[in-house]
Amino acid sequence: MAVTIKDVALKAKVSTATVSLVINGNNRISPETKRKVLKVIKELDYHPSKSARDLVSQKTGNIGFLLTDDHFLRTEPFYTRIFLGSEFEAGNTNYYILLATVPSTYNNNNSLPRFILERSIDGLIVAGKVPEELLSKLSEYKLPLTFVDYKPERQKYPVVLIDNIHGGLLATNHLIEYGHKKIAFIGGDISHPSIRDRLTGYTRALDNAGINFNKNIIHTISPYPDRQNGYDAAKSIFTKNKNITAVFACNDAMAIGVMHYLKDNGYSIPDDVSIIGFDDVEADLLLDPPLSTIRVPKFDLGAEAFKIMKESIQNKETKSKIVLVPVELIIRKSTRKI
Amino acid sequence: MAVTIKDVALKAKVSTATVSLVINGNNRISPETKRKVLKVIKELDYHPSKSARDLVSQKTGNIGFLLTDDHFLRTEPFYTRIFLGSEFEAGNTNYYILLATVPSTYNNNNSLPRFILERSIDGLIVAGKVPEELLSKLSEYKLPLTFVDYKPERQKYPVVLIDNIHGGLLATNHLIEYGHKKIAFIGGDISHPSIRDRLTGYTRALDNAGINFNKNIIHTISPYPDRQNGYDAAKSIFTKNKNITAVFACNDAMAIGVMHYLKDNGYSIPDDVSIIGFDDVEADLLLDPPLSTIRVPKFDLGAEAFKIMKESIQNKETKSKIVLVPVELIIRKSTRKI
DNA sequence: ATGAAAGCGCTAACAT
DNA sequence: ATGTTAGCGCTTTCAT
Repeated sequence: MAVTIKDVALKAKVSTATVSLVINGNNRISPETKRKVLKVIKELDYHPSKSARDLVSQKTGNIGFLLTDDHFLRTEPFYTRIFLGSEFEAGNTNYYILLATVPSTYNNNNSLPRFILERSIDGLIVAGKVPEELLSKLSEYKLPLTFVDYKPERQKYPVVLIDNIHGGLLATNHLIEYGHKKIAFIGGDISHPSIRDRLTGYTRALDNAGINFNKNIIHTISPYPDRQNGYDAAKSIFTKNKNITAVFACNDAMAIGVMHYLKDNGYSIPDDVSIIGFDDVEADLLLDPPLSTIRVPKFDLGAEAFKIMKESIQNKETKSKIVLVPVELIIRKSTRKI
Repeated sequence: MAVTIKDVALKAKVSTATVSLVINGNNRISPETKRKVLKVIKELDYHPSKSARDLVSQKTGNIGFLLTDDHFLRTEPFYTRIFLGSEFEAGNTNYYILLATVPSTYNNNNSLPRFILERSIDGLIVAGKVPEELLSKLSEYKLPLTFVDYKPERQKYPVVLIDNIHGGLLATNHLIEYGHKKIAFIGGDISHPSIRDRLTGYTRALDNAGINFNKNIIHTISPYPDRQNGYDAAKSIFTKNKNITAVFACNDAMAIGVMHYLKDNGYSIPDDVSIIGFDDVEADLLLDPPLSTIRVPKFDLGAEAFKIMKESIQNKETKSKIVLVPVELIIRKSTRKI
């Protein structure tokens, strides 16, 4: 058995209450007994048991991190990076992160994650879109909640989001500053908030520059923004519009697809067409040419969510604020001045 | 306050002991009281408190995952993938993973991770090399230990390792089967076990094929196996040896460096030189040509380590076994028959 | 300033 | 087959 508070009390000839007060930094204890107790603690190498503390304090020192299983298992490690950001930030504190995934087909019959039912978390970070049913169940618990990369409908909790509008603005402005006017936007499902916001940034940038919006070179009908759909979107746009000089793709995967299409069809990048993506995935550097893009700091998203969670646990307040994590323009070789 | 065992006992008109026995599946309880209790549990939506259980059972249901901070923060997400593999596997069980990092400059004055001192884990997975000082401190605790991607000197615990020798064999055999005889090996620090084993696989394959070993086309002096060192190694080898037709690089990063060197110097891949790497990083597919390699299932490593950890907690035995996780030959376009 | 004692929610002897 | 009760290792009134 490990050393307990009793052992310390016995050896220091005080009560366990006194030891407890000492380790909790209470100053109702005289300096000399304090010294005495501290000395014994050191001698015995005593460390309070977390289990015992958890039980009596009705806290756990754990924060849950919840996402759907398909988000967890996605090839592009987006949500796992966010998770790692939270883990990293937690490492600087006295909290641990507990991970749980829920089926994306969650419904009212599914049970809640174990850490909710067993009360082993003090707060919960929800990453990415999760089923509405889950959300409403969750809200029945008086548990601090923070959302990251997803803003639920009836939002009354803190939310951490990518500054997608600004990212779209940065990307498009970069192209405009390089002299481009015929700038295509290649996106996925427009009903997805991130993509909608990136498009908003795009239109805003054109507006600011007095370039008029041409809906023929806007593609927003792909269901999922992956490489293949990027390829197909490029085909459908470039076959009908010959004078495009630049493309802003809503993410790097699509941008890569666009690059493939252009190469396959004799376009040179960036000489004939400049292209910029969004995300800054690892692969960008290895592309030929390396892809200019908007860097999304996934790790920071998670870290930020964790910080806010910690705050709201400690302040007992659940104010609904929105934190926008800034993105960054990364200029590489796929864009050029004309 | 949440529903407790008392509430259930009261409403079911039994003692808390009975309730406890029921929820723990003890069969000394008559079917009818059992039904009665179960019914009340459902009505009240009762779930036992983990904190209370932890305290009384002297278990925590948590498994620690430990690595050095630089391993955690490495750009190539090697150890974090292993971590995620453990996390994933844990998701199928009743365990949670608690992550902690230690400074790689750890010494005897540093304190142990909090979860050790506070006794909040039932077992510990150690990933990658950690300081010896830490290991000896750790072994003082009677805590099940499992190592992954690192085999400590005085090993008396289960170890999960990549089958590097077999990987080296697979890679080299592939080249040999494609008709190559002048096969360079480009590696990093040979004192690193993984690299040493990959080289062993290489020499063994040459041996088997009756090809004689030429130490002039073996490079094992780079301190760190990254892209730049791959480039430099290729330079030093190819300037002196003109007849090399294939390269086995000890990892993909170096392989990429080698590819860059070869392209910069007018070699065509795979027409002039075939090249195979090791790891199977995301970027391989985007290279031109896509890189043949040996796939290292990082995720599986973590999952395997977790399973073994769970086993050894439940069986109370700490036998020192070595589990070799199989690797896989991935043939893409950077190697060709001659 | 310190101690006694109750209690957090559960489990497991031990009784009955 | 079920109940009583004593802890698990702490924190926290309430006394002194």
